[in-house]
Amino acid sequence: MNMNDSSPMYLQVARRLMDDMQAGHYRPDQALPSERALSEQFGVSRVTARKAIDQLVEQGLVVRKHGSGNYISQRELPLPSLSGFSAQMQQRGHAPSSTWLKREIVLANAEEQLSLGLTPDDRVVRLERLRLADGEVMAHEVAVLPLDIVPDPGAIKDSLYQYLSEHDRLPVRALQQIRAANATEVLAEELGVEVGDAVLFVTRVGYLASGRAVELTYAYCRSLNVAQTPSY
Amino acid sequence: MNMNDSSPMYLQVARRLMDDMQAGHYRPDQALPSERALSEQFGVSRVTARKAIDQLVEQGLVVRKHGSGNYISQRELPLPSLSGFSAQMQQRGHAPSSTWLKREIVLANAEEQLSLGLTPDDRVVRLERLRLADGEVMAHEVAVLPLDIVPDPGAIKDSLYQYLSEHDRLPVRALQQIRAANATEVLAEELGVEVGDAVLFVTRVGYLASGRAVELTYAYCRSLNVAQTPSY
DNA sequence: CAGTGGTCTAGACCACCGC
DNA sequence: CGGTGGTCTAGACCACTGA
Repeated sequence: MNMNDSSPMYLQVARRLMDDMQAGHYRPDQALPSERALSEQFGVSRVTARKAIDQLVEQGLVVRKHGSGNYISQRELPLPSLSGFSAQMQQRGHAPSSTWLKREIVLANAEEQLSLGLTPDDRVVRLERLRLADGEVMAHEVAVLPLDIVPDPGAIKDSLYQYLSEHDRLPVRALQQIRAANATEVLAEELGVEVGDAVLFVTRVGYLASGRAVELTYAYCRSLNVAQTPSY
Repeated sequence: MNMNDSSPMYLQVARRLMDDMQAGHYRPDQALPSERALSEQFGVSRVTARKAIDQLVEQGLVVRKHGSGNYISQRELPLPSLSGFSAQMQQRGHAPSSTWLKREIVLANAEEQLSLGLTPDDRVVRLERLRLADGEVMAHEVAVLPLDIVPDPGAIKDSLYQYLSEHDRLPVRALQQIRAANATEVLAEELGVEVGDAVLFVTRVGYLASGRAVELTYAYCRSLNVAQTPSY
């Protein structure tokens, strides 16, 4: 391995295995070569081979079976895309739209540095929008991404998702925190609720398969009033 | 380490660090001791110390900063109630219901110990349900809670939320991880989708105001197919 | 520059599987 | 039983941070 490629070996190995899987060299429910065999085949240590397989497991492409083997998980094409992900925050059957508030390039603040693993010098793209469903404001959303992930923010139209997808930078994993907060005056105005009403504050960090954090989003959402059973 | 505890060292170390964080020994935005220091402190190799930190990173409690340190990323807790929280996962105006699959008391497994801050001896209540909206299966959900939080699981009817609320044990903060996965055969059957279809795998840990983790839930949900704009 | 995390190795022992 | 994954070690080099 490792000719003309400066990326870590375990990622190279993972990519090779993924390519082989897509090319059909391995079939669903078939075991991969053993970790010891892979380490020899690729000329890496077993630890490194394992780390490569970790990547595939994380993406749901492979399942580990202790004492037995690592198996290709059953499915068609490896498209573990997180598509329509934040649509979870919206009602079904409503037409989503958004209003741009800001689209700027700025230095990352402390929180953004921490979440995205940046330095004080690093610049980020900050996208601020009101999200609507059927013309009704549902959320005030701020998305922050490292500038090297979104070099030309002007090219983003309505869908950040689509932009990232086209550039092969779609998060495959996300960490999301949900809290309740009380609407401030400004927020209440924006969301069309009463001041002090409970709203949801959602923070999300999206990660690439490599583990790099590429998206920090925080949003104030109108709480969805649950009719009957809170059905926790 | 490793007295009276057969679980892997890296989990023990992870749990120790988590306890220390919750006890307030580390403050948000503060760096943990270096990996080399930790490995010495706990008498493990650096690889093992790293693996422990991996666990914390995975749970969003710690952020790595190359060349600098591993930082606590704990967000602070709010006051208002998190009511109707997971209703976000459901469509509005649909009648929620559920089918019980299991309701059992068992020993906590390693992952549950870590997430809920338990020891191998601690018992947990495991609630396994299919969640429906208008009779349509939306999710296969497993909720795990420490036994002392839910001493009489039989008293839980349809709503875990309601039960916790009545006992004043409602989480006020939650950490949620969302991943995409492909439906296995069993899962596809349960959720009424095609094998290999993308489904969401949601892991959530709920915390009391005191900071104690009281709820670990993981669920496979049908992806909500967004009609037009993916509207990331 | 010294200290940090990121990667990698070679070798070891254990727990589990299936024959 | 042999082969598998699961864990662990001690030591090494690199890339990056921050004073």
